[in-house]
Amino acid sequence: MSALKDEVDRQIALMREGCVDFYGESELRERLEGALRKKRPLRVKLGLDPSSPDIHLGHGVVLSKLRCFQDLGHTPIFLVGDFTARIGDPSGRKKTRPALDEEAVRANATTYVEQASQFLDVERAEIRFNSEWMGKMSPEDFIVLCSRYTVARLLERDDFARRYKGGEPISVHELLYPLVQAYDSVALEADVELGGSDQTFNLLVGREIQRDYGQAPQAVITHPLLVGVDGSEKMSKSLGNAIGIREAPEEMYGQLMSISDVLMTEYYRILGVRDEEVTALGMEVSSDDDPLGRKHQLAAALVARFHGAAGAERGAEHFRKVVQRKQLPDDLAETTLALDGADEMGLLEILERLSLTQSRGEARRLVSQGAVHVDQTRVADPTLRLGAGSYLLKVGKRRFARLQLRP
RNA sequence: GGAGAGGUACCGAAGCGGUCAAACGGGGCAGACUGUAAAUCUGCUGGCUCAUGCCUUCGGAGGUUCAAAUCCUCCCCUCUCCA
Repeated sequence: MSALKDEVDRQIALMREGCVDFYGESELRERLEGALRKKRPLRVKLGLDPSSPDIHLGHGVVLSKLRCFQDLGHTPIFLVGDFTARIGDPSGRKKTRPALDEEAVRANATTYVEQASQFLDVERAEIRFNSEWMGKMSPEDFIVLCSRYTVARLLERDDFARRYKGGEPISVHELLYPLVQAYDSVALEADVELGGSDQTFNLLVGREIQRDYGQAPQAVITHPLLVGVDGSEKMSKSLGNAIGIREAPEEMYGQLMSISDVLMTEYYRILGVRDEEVTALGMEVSSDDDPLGRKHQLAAALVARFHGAAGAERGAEHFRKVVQRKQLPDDLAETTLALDGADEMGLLEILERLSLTQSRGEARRLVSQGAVHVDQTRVADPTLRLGAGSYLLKVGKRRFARLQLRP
């Protein structure tokens, strides 16, 4: 009996680790006790909308928590919001999301499951798509769902309230989003739902809707939002401040090195980077008065989570070489361009054709700003032309190309 | 359905017949500096010609004019108030 209580305490403590809020904790405690007694695992839901092709470090926070539940023997439900992605989650939004077409959503959804496998044992997880039930719901049933909540309560939510007060448009479908997410919990019979703290409203609506449909309300555990590399907004692909988990180790490492020292501390905390991870890579744990060392360790530990120790090593080496010593990266792909009978080709055209710049105009500007190097020498003349041969091109700090110009 | 306000480049926001490729701020990019791809400072931020020339851009379609983001007509969209 007391062994059971101890186990409940242990699990609840792990569940609350790193969380912001834990709603329905005491109910969950009871439910967990019953679950353990009957050996029926809890159903733990985490929904992610496949609105961009990449899962990033911010998603990693909640995915890791889901993993923790899996390790405790519960059933993780990774819900791909292929239906909700097409509505667009209004959480934290100042404006309507552009609608995604079905094809893009499907493509993203596929890679989401694959990416989730970085965190979960997907073989033993329940992978679901909310189009399973939402796609089949009849208009009548949908209206029944809508009748369960009121406009005033939806408008209480701060991002809606702000937009409404500010005279910003809110489309009706955006208002419906929380209801659909809530219904997902009904369809899945979730015992627990995880999410970022910006999801609190949606998550709590889930509790009420479940009650309306005769289910016990899920517990809700929210987690801190990871701030993006810009240091101000939450990490999000559409804000361009995200570090995707599929990014190359060099890229990931560099991005992590670019964050401010204040943010570094936050990353350590929210992403739960431990000293053991650092020592496992054969690094000495630096003290707090060595910010550079600490940041290298953060970068290495996180890169290693996705690319292993070798990846962390590669990232570190690339950073030291290219960023700190301003040298060239070792593995430069070579591109060939043909002169097609001409004797030479203009530098601006080359830069554009190699996609080192987006237009010749941009190339011209960069040359005039001293950002373009050919064979390690800064170019000052935008009219420079190159004859057949092999060249090393550098634009700015991080754009390189090895070029073979063939006659 | 009625009345009013408004739609400007990646975002916010000026401009309201020529001097507008369009002020200013943010963002982005580059240079300098730096432990750093942070901070700071400086510059750039439509395309094509390798330039003071052409082309595309100010919700959409027409029109007035030598000339329109700026005026007129119709249409679309957003917000507010009334019904």
